[in-house]
Amino acid sequence: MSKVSSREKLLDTTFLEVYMYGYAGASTANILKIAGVPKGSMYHHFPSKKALVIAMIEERLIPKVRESFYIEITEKSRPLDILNYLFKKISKNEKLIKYGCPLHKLMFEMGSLDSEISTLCHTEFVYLTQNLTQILTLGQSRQEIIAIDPKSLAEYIIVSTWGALSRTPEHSSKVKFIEDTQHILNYITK
Amino acid sequence: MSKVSSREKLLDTTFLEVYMYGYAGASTANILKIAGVPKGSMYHHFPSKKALVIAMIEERLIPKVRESFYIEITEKSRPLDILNYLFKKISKNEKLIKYGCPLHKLMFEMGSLDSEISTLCHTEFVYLTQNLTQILTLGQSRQEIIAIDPKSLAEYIIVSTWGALSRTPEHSSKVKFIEDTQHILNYITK
DNA sequence: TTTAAAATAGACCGACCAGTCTACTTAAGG
DNA sequence: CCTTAAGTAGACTGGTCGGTCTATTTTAAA
Repeated sequence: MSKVSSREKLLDTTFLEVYMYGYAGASTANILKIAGVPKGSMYHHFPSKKALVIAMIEERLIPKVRESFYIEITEKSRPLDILNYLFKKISKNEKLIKYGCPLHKLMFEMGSLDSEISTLCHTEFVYLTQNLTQILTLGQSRQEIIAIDPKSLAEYIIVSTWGALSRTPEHSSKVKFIEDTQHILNYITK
Repeated sequence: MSKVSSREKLLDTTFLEVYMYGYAGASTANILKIAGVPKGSMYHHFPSKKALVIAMIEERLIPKVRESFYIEITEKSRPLDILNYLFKKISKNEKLIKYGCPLHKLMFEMGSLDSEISTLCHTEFVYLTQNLTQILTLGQSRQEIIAIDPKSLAEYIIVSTWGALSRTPEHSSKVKFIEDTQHILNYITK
C-alpha cells in the first residue's frame, strides 16, 4: 500500500485545481477536500495559498513542462526531426491540447495579479528558450534551419506554440495543433 | 455635463476589471465601487455577474478587439502593408503589449470555466479569422503571399500573435512584439 | 397632475474565502 | 519508557463573494 504524504497530495491536487480554475479560481477548501487533507496539515506545510502554489510550480508544473517542451541535446541530434517529434508528442497529450500549456496559462493570468509568481513562470520560459536556442543553433550550423537570430526564433516558436495551444477546448484538436505547428516548421526549415 | 448611464459605466468598469483580474478574480463589489453604481442598479440591468460579463463582451470587448485586429478590405488593399501596419498599431498600444489581448485572455481562462462565454469569444476568433482569410487570399492572388491554405494560415497568424502578446508585463515590450511578428511576416511573404 | 414603470439605493442573506487556533496523534531519538 | 517535534484534525474568525429584497426616487407617458 502506497503512503503518499499530505504534502505530495496537496501539490498534485493544487496543480490540477490551478490548471483548471486558475489561481484566483482555485479554492483551498476544494483542494483540501479532493486531496483528503485537513486544513491544519496544509498550513503546517505551507504558510499560505500563494506559498502552496509556488511550491507546486517548482515541484510539479516545471518538471511537467520540461517533460513536454524540453529537448535533450546530443551530438547527433537532428534539430528538425526533434522539433517535429516534440510537436507530435504534445499533440498526443489531450489535456494539453484542450486546456493549453499550464505554465503559459498561469503565467498569463498572474501577469496582472502577482509579479512574483509571473516572474517565476517567466524564468522557466527563459530556460526553455535557452534550450531551444541551442537546438536551433546546431541546426543552423548544419544548414538545416534558416539563418535568423536563434534566440529570437526560439522565443517566437515557444510563444506561437503556446498560442496554438490556447484555443477553446471545444474548438481545439490534435489536427489543428499539428496544422499550426507545421507553419512553424515550414518557416524555420532552410 | 456628461451623463453616462449606470449601464454604460458598469460595462466600461467590468471590461477593465475582467481584463486585469480575470473573470474569477473580478468582484462585483469592486466593479460597483469603481463605477459608482449601487448594487440594486446593477441587478436591475443585469440578472447576474455572468450576464454582465456577456454584455461587456458584446458591447465593449468585441468592438475594441475589432479596432485592433480587424482589417478593412478594399480593392486596392496591399495585404502585406496592411498586416505590417496592423502589427505596428498593436505595438503602440502599451496595455495590449503589457497585458495581452483581452479577448484571448478571457477566452483562455473561460475554456475550463464556462463553455458559453468561451464559445462566445471563439465566435469572434472565427470572425477575425474569416476577415484575415480574405486578406490573405487577395494577397495570394497577387503573388505577394505564400500559397498555403489561407484559412489555416489566418488561424495560425492570429494564435501566434496572441501568443506573442501573452508574455509577462515585466518582460514584454514593443520591440519584442515587433520581433515576434516579423517572423510571421517573413513566413507569409512570397 | 396623476400614475406606472424604470432606475436607484443599500441593508441584508447564506455561502464561501484564506487563514488562525488549540487539541490531539504519531514518529523518532535518547 | 519518556520527551520532543512533526504532523493531523477541524472548529472557528473576519471578511468577501454573488445575489435578494424592500423602499425610495426619477422619469415619462397619459
